[in-house]
Amino acid sequence: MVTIYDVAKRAGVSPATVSRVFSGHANVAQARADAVHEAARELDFVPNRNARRLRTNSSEIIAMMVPDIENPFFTLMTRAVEDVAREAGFSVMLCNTNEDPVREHEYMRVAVSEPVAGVILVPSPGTNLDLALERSVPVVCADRHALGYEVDTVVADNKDSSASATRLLYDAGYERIACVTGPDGVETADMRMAGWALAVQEHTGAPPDPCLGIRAAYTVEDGERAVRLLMDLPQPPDAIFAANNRLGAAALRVLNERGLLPPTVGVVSFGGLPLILLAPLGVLITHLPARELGHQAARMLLERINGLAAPARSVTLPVVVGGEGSGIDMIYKAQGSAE
Amino acid sequence: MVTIYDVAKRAGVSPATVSRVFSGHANVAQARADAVHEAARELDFVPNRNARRLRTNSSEIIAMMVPDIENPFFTLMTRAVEDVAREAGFSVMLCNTNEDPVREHEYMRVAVSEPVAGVILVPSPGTNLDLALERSVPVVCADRHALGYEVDTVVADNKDSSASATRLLYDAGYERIACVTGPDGVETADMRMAGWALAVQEHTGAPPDPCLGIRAAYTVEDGERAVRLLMDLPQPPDAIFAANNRLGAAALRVLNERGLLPPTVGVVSFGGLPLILLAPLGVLITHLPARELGHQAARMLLERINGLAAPARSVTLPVVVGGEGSGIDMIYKAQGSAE
DNA sequence: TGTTTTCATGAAATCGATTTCAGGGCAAGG
DNA sequence: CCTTGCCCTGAAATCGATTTCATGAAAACA
Repeated sequence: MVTIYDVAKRAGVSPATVSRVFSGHANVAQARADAVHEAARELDFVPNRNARRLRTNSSEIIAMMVPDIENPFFTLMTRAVEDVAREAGFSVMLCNTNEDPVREHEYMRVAVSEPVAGVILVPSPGTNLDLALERSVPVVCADRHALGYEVDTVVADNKDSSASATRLLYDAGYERIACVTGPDGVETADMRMAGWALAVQEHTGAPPDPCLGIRAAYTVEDGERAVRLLMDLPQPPDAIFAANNRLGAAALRVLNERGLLPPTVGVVSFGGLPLILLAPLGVLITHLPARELGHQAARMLLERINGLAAPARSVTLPVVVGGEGSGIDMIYKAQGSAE
Repeated sequence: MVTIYDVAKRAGVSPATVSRVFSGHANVAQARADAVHEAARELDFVPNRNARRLRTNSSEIIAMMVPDIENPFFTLMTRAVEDVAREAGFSVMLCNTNEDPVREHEYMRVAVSEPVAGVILVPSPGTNLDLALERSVPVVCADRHALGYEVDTVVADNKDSSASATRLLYDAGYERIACVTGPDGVETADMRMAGWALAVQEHTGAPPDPCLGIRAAYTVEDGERAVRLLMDLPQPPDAIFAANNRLGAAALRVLNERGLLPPTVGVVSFGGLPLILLAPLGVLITHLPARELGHQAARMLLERINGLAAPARSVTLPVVVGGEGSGIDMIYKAQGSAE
C-alpha cells in the first residue's frame, strides 16, 4: 500500500508536509506542494481514510434509513440525498428498515459505531434515537416525525393536501368517499386519513362513516384486501382516497377487476404511480415532493454536521394536488418526477 | 470516548485481553471475559471501528455501483444485495454512476480509499478497474461484463432470451419487427439487439433491415424519440422489441399517442414494468432476474472477501420470457417481482 | 518426577494519517 | 547589526484497536 511516507520520500519532504498538502489545513510552499502532487500521481497514492478518521474522529458517510428502497417514493428521496451528499464529498450508506423498529435500531448501532457523520431517517413507529443522540450523531427525520424527539424534520403537507384532494372528488360529483390508509401510528397514514376526514366533515356536516375509513399495510396486496372489503360493503363508496402509491395501485387493480374503473368510481392516489402507462380517465394523482424532501433533509443534515447548534427545525413542503386531467396528461406528470 | 483502555482498567486486565474478548480471535479465561463484558456494559463501550479497520485493513462496507438507482431493475438488485450483505454483517454504500465512466471512477477512488471490503459494479462502457485490482479490492460485475478484465461476473441470458421473445412476436403473426435498444457499447443493449437480429435472420432468412434496429439512451424520453422515428418510416414496423423497461414504456406511450397499441402493433418489453396497472393486451413482458442477479453477485463477493482465490467465474442466469397472456395476468407477474 | 507442550496473558509494536511542538530561515523594524 | 515575529518545515506524539512476541503457569506426557 502506498502511504504518505512513500510519497514523502519520493517528493523529498516529510510525511507531515504531504499530509498538509492533502488536507489543506496549513500553508505549504508552492514548489513543495507541486512536488508532492507529482509524487502522489506517480505512485497513484490514495489516502487511507481509516487512518484519517481515526485521527480526526470524523467520517464522510451519511446513513440513509428508509422503510423500503423498492418503494419509488423512497428511491427518489434516496437518490436526491445521494446527489446532495456526493456534491459535498459524502457517501451514502443504504439501510432498509422494513418499517421495523428492531431492524432500525440494529442499523442505528452500526451507524453509531461506524461512526457515520449523520443519519437521515424515515422513522418507524416506535423509533428510538437515544443511541444516536447520546453519541451526538446528528439525525434528520424525513417524511415523518420521530415521536418524542426534538430533531430536524422535513415532512410533506399531508393533512391539508389530503383534504384538498378529497374535496376535488366532491367537486367531481362523487358523494360517498372512502379512505384506504396505512397502519395506525404511521404518521403519514394518520395525517392523510385526518385530512380526508376533515374534508368529509366539511362537506357532509358529519364525521365520516367509520366503515369507510380503513387501514392496510402500505403494500399492494394488503391494499387490495382493504379495497375489496370496501367495495363489498352493503353501501359501497363511489370514490376512494388512497393514501399512498401502493394503495392507489391496489385500488385501481381491484376496480379494474370489477369493471368499476374511474370515472365510475373515483380514485385519488396520494403519491405518483411511476411508469404508469395508461391511467384511466379520472384518476387524480397527487405529487409528493420526494426529491425535495431528500434534498432538504440532506442539506439540513450537512448543516448539522458542520456544527450548526440551533434548536430543532421543522420544515413542511407543499404537495401538488394535480388537476383531474386526462390520463395522458397525468401520465406525463407522474413520469417526469417518477415518484 | 470510552476505549478498551478504560474497559481494561476497570476490569483489571490488559487492553490486549479486552480486544481478545471483543474480537473473539483468541481464548480468554471465562472469569476475565465476564469481567470485561461487565466493565464494557457499565461504561457503555462501543468499539471504534476506525481503529479496528486501520489495524486490520478491512471494513464491513460493500460499495454498490449502479447506473441509476431510480431504475426499478437496479433498485431491486440493490435491495437484494443489501439483504445478503446485512445477513453477513455488512453495510451497503450506494453509488449512482449515471452510466458515466468518470463518475464511476470517482466512486472507485472513494471505494478504494475508504477502503471498502468489496465492490459490486454494473460497469459503464469504458470502465476502469485498475485501481481496485491493484489495491486488491474484490470486484464482482453484475448485469454486464467489464471489458478487458477478468473478474467474477453475473449476467442475464440476454441474447438467447431476446431471440426467444422476438420469435414469440413472429408466432403471434407479426412480420416486420423493429428493435429499440440502448447505447452502442452497453453490453445488455448489444446482446439484446444481437438476439433480436438472430431471430429475424432465422425467420426471414436475411439480416434485419438496418433501419429497423435503432439505438437510444436507456431513458423514456430518448426511447420515445427513437420509437417515433421507427413509426415514421416509409415502411413502419408492425411490432417492436424494446430492449429494456424504460424503452418498453416509451414504446407503449408513443403507440398510445398514435392509437396503435397492441395488438395493432406488437410490443415486447424486455424487463418488467413496475406498478403497471392496465397493460394493453398483447404486450409481452420478460422478467429479468434482478433479485437473483443481486443475490448471486453479493454471495460471490462475500466469497472473495473471505479470501477465495479461484480464477474469475462467470454466471449466466436465465430470463423468463413470459407467455403473451392477458393484461391482468401479466400485471400480476410484473407486480409480484416489481422489476 | 522431569520434560515438553499448550495456553492465557501483558507489554509493546503496529496500522497510516494528523497535529503539536520546536527550530530554522527570512523579512521588517529599531 | 541585532531583535522580534512570522512562516515553513520535520520529528515525534497521537488516535484506538489488533497482533506479535515473550513469559510464566498449567497440563500432558514419559
